[in-house]
Amino acid sequence: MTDRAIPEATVARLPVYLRALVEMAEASVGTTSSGELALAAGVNSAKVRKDLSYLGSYGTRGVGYDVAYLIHQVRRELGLTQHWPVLIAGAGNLGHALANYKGFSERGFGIVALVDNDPAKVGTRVGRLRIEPVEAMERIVRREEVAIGVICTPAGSAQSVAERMVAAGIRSILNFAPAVIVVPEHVSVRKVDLAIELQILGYYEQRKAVLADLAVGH
Amino acid sequence: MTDRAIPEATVARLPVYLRALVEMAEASVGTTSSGELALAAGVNSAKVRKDLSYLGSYGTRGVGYDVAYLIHQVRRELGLTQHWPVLIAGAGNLGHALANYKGFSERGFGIVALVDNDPAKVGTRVGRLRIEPVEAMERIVRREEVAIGVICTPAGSAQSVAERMVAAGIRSILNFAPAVIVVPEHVSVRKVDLAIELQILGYYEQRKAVLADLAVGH
DNA sequence: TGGTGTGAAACTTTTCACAGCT
DNA sequence: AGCTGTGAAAAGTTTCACACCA
Repeated sequence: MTDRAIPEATVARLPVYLRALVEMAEASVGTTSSGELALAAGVNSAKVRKDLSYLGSYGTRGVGYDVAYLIHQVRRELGLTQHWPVLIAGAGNLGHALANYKGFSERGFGIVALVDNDPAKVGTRVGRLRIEPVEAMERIVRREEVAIGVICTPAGSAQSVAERMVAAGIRSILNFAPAVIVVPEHVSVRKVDLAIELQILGYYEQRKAVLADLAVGH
Repeated sequence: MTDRAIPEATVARLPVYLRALVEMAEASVGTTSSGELALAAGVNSAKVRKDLSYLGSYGTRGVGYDVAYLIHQVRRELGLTQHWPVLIAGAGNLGHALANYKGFSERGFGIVALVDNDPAKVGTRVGRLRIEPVEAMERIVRREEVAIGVICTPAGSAQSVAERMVAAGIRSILNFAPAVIVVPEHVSVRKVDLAIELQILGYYEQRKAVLADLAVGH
């Protein structure tokens, strides 16, 4: 396994496996199997084995995987051995919630700054952070070596904030604004659109109702 | 196009097209093309045409799509002609932020209740809502005809809350807790894990660094 | 002329099934 | 005896390319 290309679908599942493995380690489980891990991650065992095989042959036939060793390997592959300073743009409800979210810093993603373009908000405190003006972004990114930017602004400001982030040197963006943002090729973007998630659920919910109607013979 | 099976990947993109179309309509754009829509949705035009073709043949060759008519068709397909009452479990930072989020109600997903198991929180107000005890869930779901449940609790409570939701009659769940939840087959679950999104970005960020090193000849 | 609708090709992801090792 | 690792098959998704038609 000397090739360094892990399928996207696998990359998206590795953090799920990692979380399950860490829980096992905390419960003093020393060894696990693809079946057990699959159960904890909500997938099937063939997928677990295939996914882990992209990292290398870290299991033992007839036995399974050493939990601690596998944690180490998944961490290394995901780049979690280093820490990733994060900047959040937009100090509305969501920005606040994310700035206070424990799950980020626990996993090495420390929020180092929160910026907003509303002068009334600048200077106020959110946890340990003081809200800074958007203009300070470039300076902060350089000083704190920010790698990842999170956009929590309204849709209308998302593109300009993204451009500012890119200009400041950020190469990875997590976009919560309900808007498509366009960035240069070397910048990675992932988007989370809360309303869209509900709409997708709505579609399947409606389908269930329609199918139930058909079954009844409507 | 009498077959009623739209690929999952397409379903996930329809809300994105819808948002772009609504913006066009608001800007008084009467007609659009797959290329224009693709640009606004951040995909390519072949994908737009293929996706829309699953809904039916609603375009006109040489001309494009009528924006208002297409909005209607996408809305109908997604089941957005009806409204979907939503219940949120967990009134922490995220639960608060979601309860106040305008984007939901704007799209027909009204938050009708917010429940929490912390007696200190029960009774306090969040916007127009009063936080209710978890025990009230069954009654609320029946009374308000809740279709969708959103889990914003800590990981440890996610499974029990999910079970409570299912017992109360909810068949669609959006899970923000960093935990895998197990539900009966007839229940749809989508999960949004904020820390996982950052970990995925971290992976690609790290890759860029490694590749850059290689290019320099390290 | 210009843009849709769609088969067919290319690619990605999932699942199967079993050889091979402990 | 049991569980990994992995080719090969199957399923799903994206892209291509062009016939067709307003």
